[in-house]
Amino acid sequence: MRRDSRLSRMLHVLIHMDRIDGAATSDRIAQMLGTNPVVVRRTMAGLRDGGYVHSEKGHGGGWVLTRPLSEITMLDIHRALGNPELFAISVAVDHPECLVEQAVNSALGSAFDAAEQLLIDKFASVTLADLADEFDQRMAKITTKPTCELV
Amino acid sequence: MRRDSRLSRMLHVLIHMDRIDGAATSDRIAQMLGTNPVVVRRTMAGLRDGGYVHSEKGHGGGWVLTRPLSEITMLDIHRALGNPELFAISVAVDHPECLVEQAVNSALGSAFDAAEQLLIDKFASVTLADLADEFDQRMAKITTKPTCELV
DNA sequence: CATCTCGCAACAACAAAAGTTTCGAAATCC
DNA sequence: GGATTTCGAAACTTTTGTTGTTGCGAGATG
Ligand code: FES
Ligand code: FES
Repeated sequence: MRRDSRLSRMLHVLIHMDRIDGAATSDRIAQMLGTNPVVVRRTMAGLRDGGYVHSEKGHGGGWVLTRPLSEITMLDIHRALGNPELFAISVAVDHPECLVEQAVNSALGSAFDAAEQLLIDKFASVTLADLADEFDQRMAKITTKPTCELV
Repeated sequence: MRRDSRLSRMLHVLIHMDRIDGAATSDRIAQMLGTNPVVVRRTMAGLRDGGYVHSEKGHGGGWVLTRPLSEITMLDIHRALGNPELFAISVAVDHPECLVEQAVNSALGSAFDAAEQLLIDKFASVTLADLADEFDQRMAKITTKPTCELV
C-alpha cells in the first residue's frame, strides 16, 4: 500500500513559497518534489479551493500564498487535501448482524477514534509559521548551509 | 488504497473459535469472511507462528486456539500479523538535506508517533476475553438473537 | 502573435493486496 | 492400502487506487 505523502510535501512547498520572490510555477515545484507539474496542479487545486494559494497564468505566473503562514495550520492543509484517510487499517463488516464482530469493531473503532482526535488536535495546534520558525532555528544552528538550486 | 482489515477479521474469527467445538477449517473460516481458504491460511500463518493457534491436517483437522482468550491481547494479534503499518499517511523525503522538509517532518513525525503510541497502548490493554465479555453483554441485551449458520 | 502557464480530461503505468490455481504432504477414515 | 480431508506453499491473475503522462484548451504577458 503506497502511503500518501501529500500533506508533508505541501507543507514543505508552502513554506518555501513564503520565502521566495514572486510566483512558483508548477514546473518548479514538480522538480522540488521529483514529480511532474500535472500532479502538482492536481494537489494544489485543493489548496486553491481552500483559499490558501492563488494561481496566475501566463508569464511570471504560478502559485502564490494568499495569506500569512501564521494563519494556516497543518490541519487546514490536511482538510484542503480532502481530509485523506489517516489510517491504513479499518474494521471489516462481513456480518453486520454478528455481535462478535460488533464487539470487536467497537473496541477497534474507539481506539482509532481516540488516535484520530489526537492527531487532529495536534495538526490544529501547529501553524506553518511555527514550522518556519523551527526551520529558522535549525538553520541558525548549523554552519555549512546546504545549497539547493530549486529555491 | 484498500485498507487492511485483517486485524478486525482475525479477532472476530478467534473469538468464534473459542466458542465452537473442535477445529475450524480454513474453508469454514473463509465462508465467514467471504473469502477463500488460501487467504485464510495465509493470514492465519502469522498467528500460528506466534503460537496463538495450531493447525491440524486431515479429517477433523483445522485451526484451534492454543491458549485462553484472556492471554491474548489485540496487540498480540496485531504483531502476529506482521506489525502492519497503521497509518495511511507518511512523510516525504524528497530532499533529506532541506531544513524545511526536516522541520515539517519532525512535526508530523512526532504527531504520528504519539498517535501510534496511543493505539499500541490501547491494543495492549484489551484482551480477547474482554471482547468476548463485551459480546456476552450485547447478547444479553437483545431479545431476538441473530442466527448464523456458520458458527 | 509567440510564449508561458494553469485547467482539465483521458489514458497508461505501477504497486500492493487479495483472490485463484495447482501441487504436495500429512492425518484420518474405511 | 486407498480414498478423503485438510493444511502448506508457490506461482499466477485480478482488482483497486494512486501516480504519472499526454494532449488540448484558455488566459496572461511581452
Ligand atoms: S460470523 Fe460472527 S456470527 Fe456468523
Ligand atoms: S527543496 Fe527544500 S530546499 Fe530544495
